[in-house]
Amino acid sequence: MTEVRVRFPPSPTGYLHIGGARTALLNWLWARKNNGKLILRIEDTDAERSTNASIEGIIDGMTWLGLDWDEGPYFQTEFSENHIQAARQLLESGHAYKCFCTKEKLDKKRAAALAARQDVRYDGTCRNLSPEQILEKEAQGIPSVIRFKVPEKTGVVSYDDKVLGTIERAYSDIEDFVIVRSNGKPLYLLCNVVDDIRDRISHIIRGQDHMTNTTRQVLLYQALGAQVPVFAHMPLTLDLQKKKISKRSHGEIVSVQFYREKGFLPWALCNFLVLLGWNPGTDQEIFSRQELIEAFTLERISKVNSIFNYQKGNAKFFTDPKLIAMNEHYLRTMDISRLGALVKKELIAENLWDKTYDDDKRDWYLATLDLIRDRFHTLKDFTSAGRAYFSDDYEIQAKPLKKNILKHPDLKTWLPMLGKRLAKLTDFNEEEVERVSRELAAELEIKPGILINGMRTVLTGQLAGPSMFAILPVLGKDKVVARLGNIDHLYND
RNA sequence: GGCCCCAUCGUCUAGUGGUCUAGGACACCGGCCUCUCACGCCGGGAACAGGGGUUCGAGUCCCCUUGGGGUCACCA
Repeated sequence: MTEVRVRFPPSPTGYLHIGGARTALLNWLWARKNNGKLILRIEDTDAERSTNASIEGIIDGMTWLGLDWDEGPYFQTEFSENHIQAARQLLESGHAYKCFCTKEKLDKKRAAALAARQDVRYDGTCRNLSPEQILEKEAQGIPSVIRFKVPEKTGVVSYDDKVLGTIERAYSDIEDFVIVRSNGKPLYLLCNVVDDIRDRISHIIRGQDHMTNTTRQVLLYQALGAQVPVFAHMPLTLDLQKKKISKRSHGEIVSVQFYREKGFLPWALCNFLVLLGWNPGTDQEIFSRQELIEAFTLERISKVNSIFNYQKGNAKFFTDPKLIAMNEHYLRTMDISRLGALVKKELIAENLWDKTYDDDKRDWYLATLDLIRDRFHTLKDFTSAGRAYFSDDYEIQAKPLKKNILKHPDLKTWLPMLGKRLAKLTDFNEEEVERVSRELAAELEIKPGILINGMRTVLTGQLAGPSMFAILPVLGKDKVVARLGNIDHLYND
């Protein structure tokens, strides 16, 4: 068995988007499963559109996702000698020829063919030029491209796709495609193959949008005398309108960076992404890294395009609901100290971090996270909805203010009253604070909920949250008493 | 339009001829819990695109239709 070597070859013309991340993920999984190598190769031959910012974005994105690579990043432009050499080889071996047709002329022919609803293929004008004719045209200084000479034979070129099965395409349906521009620069189709041969790529796992490239590339492998790698074409990710998702038409919602900024856990994204077009054949949907590496196979990649279920303008489901659910799951179940490290970054960024959370107050810090994480969706919630646990400067939300405070004007005296009673407790624990709260409600002849939810609003600023009596000891007597005693301003504005 | 690929709940999917009155997850709805809630638990509605075959028997195999996607550059 030869070594498994796969590659992820993004072109740096935009930030890493979830389709690309998914491709990277599957390649990574296949490499890790087989103790193989993942090669990161930046295909930057399109100098016009390639940017350094994009290269950084791709690398940052992969790093954040935890998709580590073993070789690279290589840059395609550094291997242009290889590509040119290969083109020369094809020319010399008769697998390619020079074509002097101008772009304008071809565009015209193409437009005419399209208008006549005919096939839009190169007509082979220069395919059989004699050496003299070629020399003559070159002497006249007519620029030329190099075209691959597709074998003129009946039958089909085929390959065995690991997910799609045998794919066939008639030779007669493949036009003589250009492999080198008139400026001497080789094109993607060729570069890609040459790089894959040089990098000894054993498996090419890529999107189905490459399928028509593949038949042509198989021809290139054969003409170059190289072994054809194993192909696995994964289904595409579409939007609700069944259009291919792209940075251009969908914006930030499809960029990996968006999820990082929104407080998603990288592995939650990976776990979600892998399920878009793959499943283990069991009911398992939540995987640890190791579990996924073990469960992953190319054969179980689906043939069917999947839809990224995102509806614009939905505040609750600001991205695919399943992705949110996946993130919530990990938020709730992950190791609490690992969560602590992630939330620490959020707190630092918001200037809410207290050094003692790392030592003296570490137990408190982790217990607090554990208490509040059940209802959160992303890491960002810890500094927004959870802000009152880490700062005295937090917002009282309008909805609970209206519903739980303003609706009961007497709370203006009741809550400070409750505060004073709580202040007297020597044991500020769950049972005691509950007893005191309920006793006061009984004395006042009001439903305990009025007091409790009023407290919730004042102490956390939120409409919903964990059990109030669990919250009180976490906040601590001093803060509770202080906050309950200072509520006049709530009625003034 | 040519070529290639695909077709099970709203979405992600299980299903490789009988165990499918089609299973799971998310979402949705209802109930329980309850001091609140987008926690949790329990329950519910929800799909084999259509038509022909093959077969004792088809979601599963074949054909056609329809639908969807990809691709058709001197981009990658």
